[in-house]
Amino acid sequence: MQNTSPNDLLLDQQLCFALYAASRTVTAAYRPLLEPLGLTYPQYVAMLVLWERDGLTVRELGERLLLDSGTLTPLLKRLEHAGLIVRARRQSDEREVEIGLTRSGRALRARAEKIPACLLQQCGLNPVVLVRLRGGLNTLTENILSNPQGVCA
Amino acid sequence: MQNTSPNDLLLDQQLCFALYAASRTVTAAYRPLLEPLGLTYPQYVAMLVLWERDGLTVRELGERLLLDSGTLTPLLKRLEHAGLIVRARRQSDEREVEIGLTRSGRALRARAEKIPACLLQQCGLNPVVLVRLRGGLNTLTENILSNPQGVCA
DNA sequence: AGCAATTAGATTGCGCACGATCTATTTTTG
DNA sequence: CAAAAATAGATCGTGCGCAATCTAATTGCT
Repeated sequence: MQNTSPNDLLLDQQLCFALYAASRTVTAAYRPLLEPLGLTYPQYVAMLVLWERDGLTVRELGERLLLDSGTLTPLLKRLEHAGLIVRARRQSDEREVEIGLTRSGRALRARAEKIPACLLQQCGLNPVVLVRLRGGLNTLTENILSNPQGVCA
Repeated sequence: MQNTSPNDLLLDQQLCFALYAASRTVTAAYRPLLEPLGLTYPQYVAMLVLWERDGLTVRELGERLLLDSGTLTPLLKRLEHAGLIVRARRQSDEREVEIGLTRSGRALRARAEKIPACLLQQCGLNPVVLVRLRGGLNTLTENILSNPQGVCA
């Protein structure tokens, strides 16, 4: 266990805050680019997954995005209402809902294609730093998720 | 401008998603530690700032946390309702609302003191990696915020 | 077969985030 | 000094996130 010092509670010391601030800032940077496509950022990442693999269930999509049905169900309803996807119960297992892209949903991909490069530029990080940053974040996420539930809770 | 390739839209390529996932995962790791204190994560970071410097205005707090009054006003009302802070108009400038810690709000700091070390351990990153990660995130945030508004929008 | 346990998704409630708008108070300016 | 502009915060509406609960379908067990 670490030694505790009085500056442990300084905001600028916190990795969590750097993470929280960066995440919101990056999401905000996406906003003007996604707005013409009629997507929010969470809707965009859901579409990314569906563009990779059509016909996933809500559960599979949730595993990929680390989101549960409480978040996904209304989000997917909005995408369906926007005409980008269809939601249908599987006949093989009526508990599962399969998400299929519509023609319009597939077509949207082309309009999204320039977004990553545009954001990459706004980030202003050289590729090596960026890849290391992404790697560090993934390691962090994995470490916490694989934690045997609250070591010092 | 970067060259665009078809894999630019792969979820696992996106720094933004690593960031989005890590931020939510870390916040989730805080939740069981903050719950006994009666705080949410955004409330916790607000308290961190106030523990550093009591008597800030809503605007100053917002500048520190990158949050606006639409988010802070209700959050601060909840903290006030919990008896941790008081909100009062400044007599020098009636537009400003000053946030003061109550005795109870100041006392809560002691109970929060062990949280950072606990989370640090859950992150499972060695200090060098962690500091570099935090630095990279701060650079990223600064780069985007200092961007002359949508270079390739 | 029949009943319990599990699983997938939907629903509800609360607390952020954030754009947009509104009110009240200063500050600036002609 | 009076009108206009700027500023601080509050309010409202929408869309997440996530815990908790509910329903319906499937699986497991005896």
